[in-house]
Amino acid sequence: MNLHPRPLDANPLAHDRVYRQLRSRIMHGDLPPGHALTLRGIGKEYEVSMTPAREAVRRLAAEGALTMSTSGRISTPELSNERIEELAALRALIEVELASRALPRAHFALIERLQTINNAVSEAVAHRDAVGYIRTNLEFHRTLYLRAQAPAMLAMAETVWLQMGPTMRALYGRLRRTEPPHFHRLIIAALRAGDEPGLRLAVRTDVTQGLRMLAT
Amino acid sequence: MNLHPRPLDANPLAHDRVYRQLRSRIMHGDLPPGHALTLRGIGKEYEVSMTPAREAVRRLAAEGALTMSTSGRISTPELSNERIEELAALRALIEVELASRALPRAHFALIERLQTINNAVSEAVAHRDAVGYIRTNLEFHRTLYLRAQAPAMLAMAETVWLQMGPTMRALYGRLRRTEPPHFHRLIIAALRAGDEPGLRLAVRTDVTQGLRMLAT
DNA sequence: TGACGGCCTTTGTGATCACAGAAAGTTTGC
DNA sequence: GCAAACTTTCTGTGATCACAAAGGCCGTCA
Repeated sequence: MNLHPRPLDANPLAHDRVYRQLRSRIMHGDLPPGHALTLRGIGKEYEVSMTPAREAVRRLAAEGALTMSTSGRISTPELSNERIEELAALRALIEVELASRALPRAHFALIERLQTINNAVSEAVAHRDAVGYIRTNLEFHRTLYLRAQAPAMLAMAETVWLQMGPTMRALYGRLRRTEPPHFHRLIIAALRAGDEPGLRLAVRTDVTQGLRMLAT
Repeated sequence: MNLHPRPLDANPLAHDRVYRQLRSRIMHGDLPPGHALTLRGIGKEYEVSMTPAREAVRRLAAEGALTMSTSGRISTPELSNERIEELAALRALIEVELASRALPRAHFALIERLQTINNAVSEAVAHRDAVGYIRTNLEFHRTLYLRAQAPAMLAMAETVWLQMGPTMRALYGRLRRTEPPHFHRLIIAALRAGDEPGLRLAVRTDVTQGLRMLAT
């Protein structure tokens, strides 16, 4: 006898679906730092039992996207300034390398696409849309790095983004500026010119500029 | 009524215990690349049910220490040459930075300790003990990097080690050399001299030398 | 000899439950 | 009025089960 019938519309790989949606929300800054989550709450929200919710949470915790207290309570991380500095340094190291590897493969179509994405970034900045800014900004970087053909490095970079997601939202949310992204233009210009040192500098500067907001 | 009594000697945090032991075995090269694992097998080996075994596996898979096929089968990763090159490049990037940050804090006691660990590395090499070599070699690097006071970076470096564990064992296992670790001596010398460029070069060379074994 | 097909075993997935510990809310005592 | 003690609720953990699909095994047929 089937004691626990599965709903007919249930997607296979429930835990993966939960994982991906939670991951996206965290990376894009949907959740503030320190936001508490519960397995039963997640299960209810995504219409699954505690089991796949737990697996998704455990996976995200392994990537640093969530933290678990000693008693197992789940929340988004609240990063110390030291940790933010470390993560920014990691971004600089990894993303400069990714950009450098993408440079010889960056042809016209890619640069055009970056240009288009950058317009969306500018719009998000103009509308003071923090979540939109984070999303389009990451899309800009990911589009460039995909050309590097270095999946392990890209995964590392995305893991860092994931850890910074809630904090980025908090930082950009309190930011009040409307300038278009200057360093993105430098990146695009360096790509066009095939200027590797210039590209490395532009990426490093763009990636670490967020630190300056902390000092203010 | 208690249908499922827990054994009296059961440790709390079963999944964490399973995770740590599996992680150690993988990182130290106890398992060859492509080695298959099963949840029930792991549960039996560590005397737990499938649930904590699954959580440990899911966590290790998130860190790249295990791979899961589309049908969910679990095995240690078999790395392509391209991925090995990427991981070596990541090691170079991250560990050079860690060493650089550790340099100003590296005092006499630390250098003495590195010296001692390095003797153990030499012994493992002399005895052609692949697992012992991997373990002591990682201990050498970790001891140095702990001084950098950069936990996020160290975690990233360890994640890379974890991914390379099974492959390292296969590489070093087929290696037949008895020379003591030359680049470790260079690292120690650079630390003594406070020579930052020399330290960076020594670490980068030590970390990427394994690639040369692939070309043979 | 080799390939196809059917059967049985193995294996991951997800749901549910009992339990223990933590957190929060309530009452009591001074 | 306030803090301590008690009670209730909440929350993660681990065990067990039903199920489906994949893998492996063996026999049959060309």
